[in-house]
Amino acid sequence: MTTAPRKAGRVRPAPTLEDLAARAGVSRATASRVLRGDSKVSERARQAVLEAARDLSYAPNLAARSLVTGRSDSIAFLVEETEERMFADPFFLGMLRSAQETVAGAGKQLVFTVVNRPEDQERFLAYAAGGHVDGVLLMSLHGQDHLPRRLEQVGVPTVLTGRPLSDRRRLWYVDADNVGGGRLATSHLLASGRTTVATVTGPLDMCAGQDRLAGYRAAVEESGMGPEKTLVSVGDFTVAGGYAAARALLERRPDVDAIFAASDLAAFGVLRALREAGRTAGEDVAVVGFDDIPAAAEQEPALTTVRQPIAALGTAMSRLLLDRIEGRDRLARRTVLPVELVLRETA
Amino acid sequence: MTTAPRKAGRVRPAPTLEDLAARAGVSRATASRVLRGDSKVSERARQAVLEAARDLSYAPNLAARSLVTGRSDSIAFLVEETEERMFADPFFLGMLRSAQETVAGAGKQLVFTVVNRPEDQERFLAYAAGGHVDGVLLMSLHGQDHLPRRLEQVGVPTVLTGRPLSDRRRLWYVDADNVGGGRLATSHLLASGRTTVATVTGPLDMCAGQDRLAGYRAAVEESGMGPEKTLVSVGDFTVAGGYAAARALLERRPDVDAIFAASDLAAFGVLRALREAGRTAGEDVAVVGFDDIPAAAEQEPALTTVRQPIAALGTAMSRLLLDRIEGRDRLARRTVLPVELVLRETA
DNA sequence: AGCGTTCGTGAGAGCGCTCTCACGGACCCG
DNA sequence: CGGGTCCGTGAGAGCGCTCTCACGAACGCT
Repeated sequence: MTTAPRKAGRVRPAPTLEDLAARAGVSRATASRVLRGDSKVSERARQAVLEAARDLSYAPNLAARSLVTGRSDSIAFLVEETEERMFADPFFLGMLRSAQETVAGAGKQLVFTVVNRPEDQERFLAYAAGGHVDGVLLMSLHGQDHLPRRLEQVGVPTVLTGRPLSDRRRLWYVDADNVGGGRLATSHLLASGRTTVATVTGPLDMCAGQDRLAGYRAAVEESGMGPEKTLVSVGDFTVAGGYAAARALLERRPDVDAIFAASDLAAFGVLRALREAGRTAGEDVAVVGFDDIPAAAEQEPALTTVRQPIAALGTAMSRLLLDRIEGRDRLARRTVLPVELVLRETA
Repeated sequence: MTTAPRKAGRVRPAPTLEDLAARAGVSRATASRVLRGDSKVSERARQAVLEAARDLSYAPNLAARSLVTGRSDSIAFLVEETEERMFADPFFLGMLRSAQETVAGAGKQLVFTVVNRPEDQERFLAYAAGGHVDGVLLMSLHGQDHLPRRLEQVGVPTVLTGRPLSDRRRLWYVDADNVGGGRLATSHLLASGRTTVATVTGPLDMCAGQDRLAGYRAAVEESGMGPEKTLVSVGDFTVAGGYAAARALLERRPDVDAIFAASDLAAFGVLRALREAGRTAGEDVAVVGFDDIPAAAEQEPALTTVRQPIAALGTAMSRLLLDRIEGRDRLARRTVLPVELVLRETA
């Protein structure tokens, strides 16, 4: 008998199904049936196998199982951002948390990956195509990202949040109502008597950035105010981006009396810029953010913002992916979750 | 020819090494050699295989590879806390981030898992023993945790941070100098003229909690002050725990003029309790934390604290594990990284 | 010229599991 | 009591790779 190559440190070869079956006095097939919970086994055989498994500390070789079943029972959580960004933004952390809970609850493992360079994408694609994950939760797409399409092409079900700008046909995604949220924030500002309502946008190569801006524009259009290019300042979802965009805006239009920021982090940047310019947030200039991350409420002054149901988003994504993997049909390709305005001190 | 069970959605069966070899006009063995970067291949064969791989979008089946090599090229990141705690503490987030960077840099995947109930432990043990991970990074051990020992027993190399209270023989770990840090904080307090120096401890079923308390005790002993039981208030590493412990302390010993809190989060709780009691942190009562999480500097007043090199800890753990997996010997079982005192406003 | 070496290659044997298929026995029916 | 049906079981064929081994060709040496 030849011994298989083993991990360094493995003292003696791990028991195989063969060993287990021998000890239990049954065939490999029956032992396998017991382990998988197949119904067609006698109580006597079941007990024998279970006892033998306990005695041997038997653990099935998952690679072997995976090889024959074609499943791996793990799910990738993929963020297309730098580690820096991912860990600085409570949005991603919240998504990771709820995805982890849901996936673990379904008895599967979560493989956590960050890709930012194109070669990372290729490496991940090869990994996923290699069958190491049954599906992918993909977050934070930028521009014309073909990764989702390519993953589906190699047979790996993928669910997104924040769909790519184009190429969205036949993709599966869960999203918050970004357009509605932008409109909600902006019309609240308008309704509370503000006359010069500006926006600090998110990155415009992202769907969430575009949609929230579209919501702002829709609200502005609906009111009498009419759109003005100078009131739109392009930023991104970070504090630094919001700060820079707000400074540029304040320089260009010192007359603004309200700002809708496309993320809470960006809103924090706006608040800082306002403070530095000697303006009082909530009085001179009203500010509304987007997300409702925990820090929004702790902020001084507390941030009025559009609450995005982060945990629900993560759960919905994971559930949808799990359902797709199970092959359940009649699933909606697209889910949009509602947002709500949380009134606090800045608007 | 029978077709293997396939993932739902897989349009046509993925090309196998067999297909690849056929197209390249070589044998399976040679194709495999090219893919693994084995040197013993002619340039002509190498090119043919590479081209065929491109044409077919070939991706090796990782389960099959894993089955024969016994390796999986993934590493588990395991936290023995609730998701709640894990995501509320920047320490774990920092560890996750640096582990992810290091592991990804080594071309391996990180499997992220949280276990808190005993049955989760069993499930994870079976998973790891099943060969789905080559090693485990284990964090936040409580009490007499036998998981590390059991993992090693089934042949899965494990590296810890925060070793178990007992049973530490033959375990591999990386830790910050917790005793030194506790002593550093406490003697700084003593040296700056404080006379009644208390401590809000971490959880005493954890090594970090015990060690930081031991450091406090050592410093108190060294000074003339002498130990007093009433000055030790047992808390944990959370804000709520620190708050509760500080309230109890303040009730018992209203005369305290300095508090060493065993974590920054706990220190935030202490600060809150002080505020509520009408005491001014940094003046009436000096406070020193432990960790130096980002929020410590942003706190009002800014928190004086013992800086733990979180990123270095995560990197060191990962490197050590990777080295063990590679079978490099002459490795130190134990690494202790130095800490430093960061003086800010509270002490 | 004869020998050993090296080099590139292919044949073939598994790795440990799942799943299909066939088979014998117990059971039920008229 | 003969025929079905069901139920529990085992034999055996892979899944797609890696790795050992053997072999022929090309090379260098005496």
